[in-house]
Formats: sequence, C-alpha cells, structure tokens
Amino acid sequence: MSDYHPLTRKQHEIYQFLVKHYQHSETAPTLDEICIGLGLKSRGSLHKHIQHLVEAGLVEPSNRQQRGIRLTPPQLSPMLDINPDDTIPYLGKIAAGQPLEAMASFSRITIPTQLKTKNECYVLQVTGDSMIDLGIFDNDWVIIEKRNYAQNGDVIAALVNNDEVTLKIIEQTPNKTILIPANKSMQPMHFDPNNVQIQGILVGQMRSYIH
Amino acid sequence: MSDYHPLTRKQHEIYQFLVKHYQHSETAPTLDEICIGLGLKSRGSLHKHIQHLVEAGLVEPSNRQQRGIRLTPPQLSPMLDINPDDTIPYLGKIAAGQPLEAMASFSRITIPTQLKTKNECYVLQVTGDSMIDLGIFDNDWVIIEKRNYAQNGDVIAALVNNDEVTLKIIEQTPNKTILIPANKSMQPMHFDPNNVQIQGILVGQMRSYIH
DNA sequence: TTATAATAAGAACAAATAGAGAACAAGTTT
DNA sequence: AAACTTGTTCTCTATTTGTTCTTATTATAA
Repeated sequence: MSDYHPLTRKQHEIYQFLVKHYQHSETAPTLDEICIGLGLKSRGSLHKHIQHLVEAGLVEPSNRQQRGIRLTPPQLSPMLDINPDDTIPYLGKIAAGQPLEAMASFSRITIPTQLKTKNECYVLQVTGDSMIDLGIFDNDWVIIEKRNYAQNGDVIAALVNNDEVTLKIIEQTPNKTILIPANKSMQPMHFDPNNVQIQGILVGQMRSYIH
Repeated sequence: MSDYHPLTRKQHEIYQFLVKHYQHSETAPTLDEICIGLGLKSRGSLHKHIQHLVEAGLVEPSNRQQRGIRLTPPQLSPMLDINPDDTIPYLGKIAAGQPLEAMASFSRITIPTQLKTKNECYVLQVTGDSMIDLGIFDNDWVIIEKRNYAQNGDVIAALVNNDEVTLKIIEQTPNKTILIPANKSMQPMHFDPNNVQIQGILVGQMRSYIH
C-alpha cells in the first residue's frame, strides 16, 4: 500500500505525545498546544514534523473544516460491524472434486464485514501449498465472492475439468486459460477455456493458530 | 442519517456547560445566563454557537412557547448493544510504539469464533514484513490472546524497551530473551528479559484482498 | 573537509473561529 | 401602557490556527 516512512526521533516523540494526549482527552490539540507540551517555540517547525507523520499515515491530513491535529482512526469502520447478519456459508474444502453449486452448505461462519464484499460470498478451506507465495497456507480459510468471470491476475476459485476446485491466479486469452500457482516450485497449467469454470474470486483470508 | 457535525472548541465547552448545568438544575438556562456562566459578553455570539449545537443534534431547537436552551433527550444508541459476544476490541497498528494496555480501544470487530480462544483477545493490524515467512503480511490483522507469558517458539506480541510493540517468535533463556523474525533477511534480536514484556500470543489472522 | 538531513525559530498570510454590540420582534412583567 | 426579558439577525473586529517561507544551528554521512 503506502511506502515505508521511518520516523525520526522527534517525529516519534511527537507521535507519542499525541497518543498520550488522546488517552485522556477528546479534543484535538492545536499546533500551539503541542508546542507547549513539547517545549517548542515555533509552530512552523512542528508543522513539518506533523506533515511527516501524515505521510507516514499516523496522523490525519488536516482539513479546513475541523482544526486540530488528530490521529488516523483505524481504517476499519466501526459502524459496519454492527450488522448482526454477517454470516456466510461454509462450503468445505477446496480442491476436493465437486462443483460448488452442488455442495450442500455445511454451516455458516461469522466473519468480519471487512473480509467480504457486498455481493454473495462463501468460505472455503484451502488444501495444499499452491498459493504459499501469497501467504495462503494449507488449512487456511478463504472468502470467495461468487462470480463467473475474472480479470487477468485475479486470484480465483475455479472448477477444472468438471472435477476439481482450485485456488489459482488466472490468465485468460481467447483460446487458452492459464492457472498459475503462487508457488515457485510449481508450474502454470494450461487449459481449454471450456474446461475452466470460474466459481468466484478471492476477497478475504483467515487462519487459526489454535491447535 | 444526519450529516456529521464536528464541534469546535467553544461549542464543546458550551455543551459541557449545559450538561453540567442540567446535573443540578431543572430549569433551562437562557442565553444571558450561559453568557455569565462562561464569561461572555455578547448574546449574539453565543447564539451562533448554540445554533451549531442544534444542527449537531445536541441541543433542541428553541420554540416560542418554552424559552431557554435545553439539551436533546439522549437517544437510543443502536451502536452499543447488538450481540457483543463475538466482537473483540481493535487496538490499532502494531509496531507503533505504545504499550497496548495504555491504548484506548478504537472499535470492536466481529470475528469468527474459530479465530479466537475462550480468553480475552484483541485485534491488531500488522505493519512491516518481519513475519512474511509465516504468511503474515503488511496490513494483515492478527488476533492476539492477552497473556503475559509464552512458550519458546510461540508467536507473540511483545512490548520492547517500553517503546514498541512487535510480533515475533520468542525464545527465552533465564538471562536472555530472543525475538526472532519470520523473515530470512532479518536477524534475531537479543534482549535483557526485563526489556521484553509479553502482551499476548498469536491465535488468529485475517487478510482482506478488497482493494 | 564537504554535503546532507534533522531540528529549530520566526515572519507573514489566509481561513476559521470567536467576540462585541446594535437592532428588532415577540413575549412577560411591572 | 411602559419597562423588561429573550431569542434572533446583522455588522464589524479580534484572535486563533494551519500553512508556507526564509534563515540558523547541529548532527551525521560521504
């Protein structure tokens, strides 16, 4: 996403000050107040530090409507979480030789709204190591948005040869569909487009470390 | 819903004054009374602030029958109640230089029960690449079970030098604590055990592929 | 050494915010 | 009726605040 912005000593000190400030205050401090708190005499100098924090993504870019320096809220919108009905069907293991349509829905799983789209989604459990270079490991769960099309480069769940569902990166040409594993030690596989049915595209992933 | 009306300093101060006033009084204060209470000399200026509070929905629009400035009765907050069972607090980004205890809980997040333990858990967002060999990438979310101990080989969130929270593999000996990144290109770091405070251990992980 | 980055102070400026006071209409009190 | 209170609107002015610039000083790297 954003580039890496290492903090200098002073920037770190200022960020600390802000975090501490917000632990016991609701109001966004002004540059002058921060100056006083840190023993600085110039708003101008402080401002440059703050700007660096903005670039680092730690502080919100100031807007004309609302003065004061405020930390960036978490990107997650807390509002979205109150939807009581964000469960989606769990369809079992991927790469198990069944068209997904045909599968009965085993159960439903509660997932954070951040991991799904507005469209119909379902959860599959991954088998195998074909996507480890993307950080998708054996037994991980993936959230798939149900779809029958994709763009080149998308990670998709596809039914191959009417027999097996796999998770791969897709490259499509008019007369060929290539499924590329995210694993250096595996080879891309070439198919007739008729033998590859796209089931959906990857939108989220989960892993449990509990034994 | 209604638009967002951020409060300025003065508006906040005035609102606080009103709240305090109603804690020990039934009567609605007039503009002049508020002026006196706040050391203002002009009703006109105060009135503009009050109007903003009305727009923000905090103060009732005045009517001719009933003079005085009165707060809007507390409305039902739909945010608060809906099953808090499988939501856990989101505490912000990891590796950002604050003890977790000290951080205010930004918001709560719904997670599948499979990703947490029975004990107290919270969510952090990962910054950096120090755990990529374990498939934990920049911007992933990790679920941490709150704990102050761990076993060798556990992945833990730890506060280092009272300054920075990181996610690492831990190796402990009586007189040394080693934090090992899961990244071939990074070196293990050695610490005095007193300088490493364990905050919790990794129990789950999530990633969103939605742009 | 030279060069570069970090830090600091202060001047100047525009926009946002805050304040004072005057005037007025509708109600209340005397 | 006259005097006063109260919410409202208006104009004018003052202060605060984020921003940009220029100028120094110090520390660190080449």
